[in-house]
Amino acid sequence: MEQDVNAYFKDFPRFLIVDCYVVFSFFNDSIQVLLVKQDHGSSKGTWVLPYDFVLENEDMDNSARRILAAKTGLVDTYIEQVRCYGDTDCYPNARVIAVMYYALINIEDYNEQKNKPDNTQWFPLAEVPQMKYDLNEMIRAAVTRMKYRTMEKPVGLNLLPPLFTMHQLHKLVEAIIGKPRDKRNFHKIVEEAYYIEKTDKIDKVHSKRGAALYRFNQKLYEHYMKHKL
Amino acid sequence: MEQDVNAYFKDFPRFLIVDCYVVFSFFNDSIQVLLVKQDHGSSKGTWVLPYDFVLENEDMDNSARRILAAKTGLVDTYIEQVRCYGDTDCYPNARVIAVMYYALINIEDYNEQKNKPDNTQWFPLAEVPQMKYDLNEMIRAAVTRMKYRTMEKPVGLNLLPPLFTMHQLHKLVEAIIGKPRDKRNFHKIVEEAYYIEKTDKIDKVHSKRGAALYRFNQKLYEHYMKHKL
DNA sequence: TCAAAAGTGTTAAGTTTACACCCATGA
DNA sequence: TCATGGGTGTAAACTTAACACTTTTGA
Repeated sequence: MEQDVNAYFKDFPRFLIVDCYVVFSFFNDSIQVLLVKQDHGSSKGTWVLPYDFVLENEDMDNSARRILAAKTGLVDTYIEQVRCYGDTDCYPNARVIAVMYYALINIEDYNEQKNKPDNTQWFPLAEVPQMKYDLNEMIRAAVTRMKYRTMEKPVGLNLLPPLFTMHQLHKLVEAIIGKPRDKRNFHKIVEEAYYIEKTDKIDKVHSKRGAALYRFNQKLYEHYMKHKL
Repeated sequence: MEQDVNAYFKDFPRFLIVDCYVVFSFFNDSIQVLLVKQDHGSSKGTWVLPYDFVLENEDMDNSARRILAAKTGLVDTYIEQVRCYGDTDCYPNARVIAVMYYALINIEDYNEQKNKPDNTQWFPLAEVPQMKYDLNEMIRAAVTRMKYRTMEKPVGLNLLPPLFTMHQLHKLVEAIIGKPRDKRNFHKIVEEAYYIEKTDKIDKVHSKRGAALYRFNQKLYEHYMKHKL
């Protein structure tokens, strides 16, 4: 019977699958995107999104994590699949399906990495160059999804270090939503967010007076989520 | 040079791609999902989502439309890709990637179709049976996406006939958001929605008194969207 | 004549926005 | 001592939610 099944689909075409990434970080008050200078093929020398082929016997999300680790050195990263694109004519003589993910990383973790590829560069969202294929459109789709997700859950905190100041969080939120937010109203909202807790630590790096450091309490957040309905 | 490129990826594994659908309609005050009784293979006799293989030289969205037309007879349907799943072990000896879409159709259009497959059945969302693989999870993901999208744009109207009563729209919205909504407040909101216009037609089928029929003005909607920023 | 769905405004509660000054410190 | 970012409360505007009765008409 299984042979019948195999016979049923044996004539269908086979596709190459690539996982590709919009890797976001946050610095200089801007959301940044990691691009790679293509080092082979017909797009050699142009900026592209980091990507790689999915291997045999590799679960899709594992594949995504492996590829991200290879491109950034980072593990345990927040990733989310956005969608897949099938009309990419990136490679001649081969149908390629690109499964696009976005990743949110803390730039400090990235900078501490020793094995970063040297053909990569961060671009502020507003300064991403015009690229081949639908890459710019794909970035837009990832940005849209990321914005939506950060409104729903506090995943944007993955862009900050574990301890962050109110100012950093404020600037991050403004960068994500793309509009200024009143400082006092913002403080009020954060103080009411049960899952963001003030620590007794003080940041003396970014200001003379020193600013309170906050952190995200994952446990509290999950507990609340479970009991809220 | 292109040969180098081909050489570069010629050893990567190839995958079969299926497009699969969560087809939504609306009747009996419930969102309904179309399931298909599998007629071959190891899942024979069980309910699955409508799906089919993507063919060579077929753009992904075209493929999706072709497959939907084959399963429902309907063209010009609202569809949206949700995401793709790579860990589906549906077929032995083959890696299959399932690209999932959802579709919103007007049940009246569907019922008018002559060439419906006879191994299909509508299930109210709450009564979808337990299925193999991740199919239930996939439906949940499609429902979530559809809910989100209907909050953002009036795509839910694709579930209604071109002319609809306030009552139908009200029940639809309640079914989508899963909570009752006050009738008077609802009327107010719809009356303020510039893109839904009252016609001078009266529906005498669903009530004795007769109810005003409304319609969606796509032109007005698009015009507003273009000029709103 | 009555059952069944259509239609219609007002008020209270809650949420969001706007707004300006003093504080602590290192250079 | 002054330049820099840190920290704080109140009132108005707006949005959302709660609420009940009259109308029409076919059976």
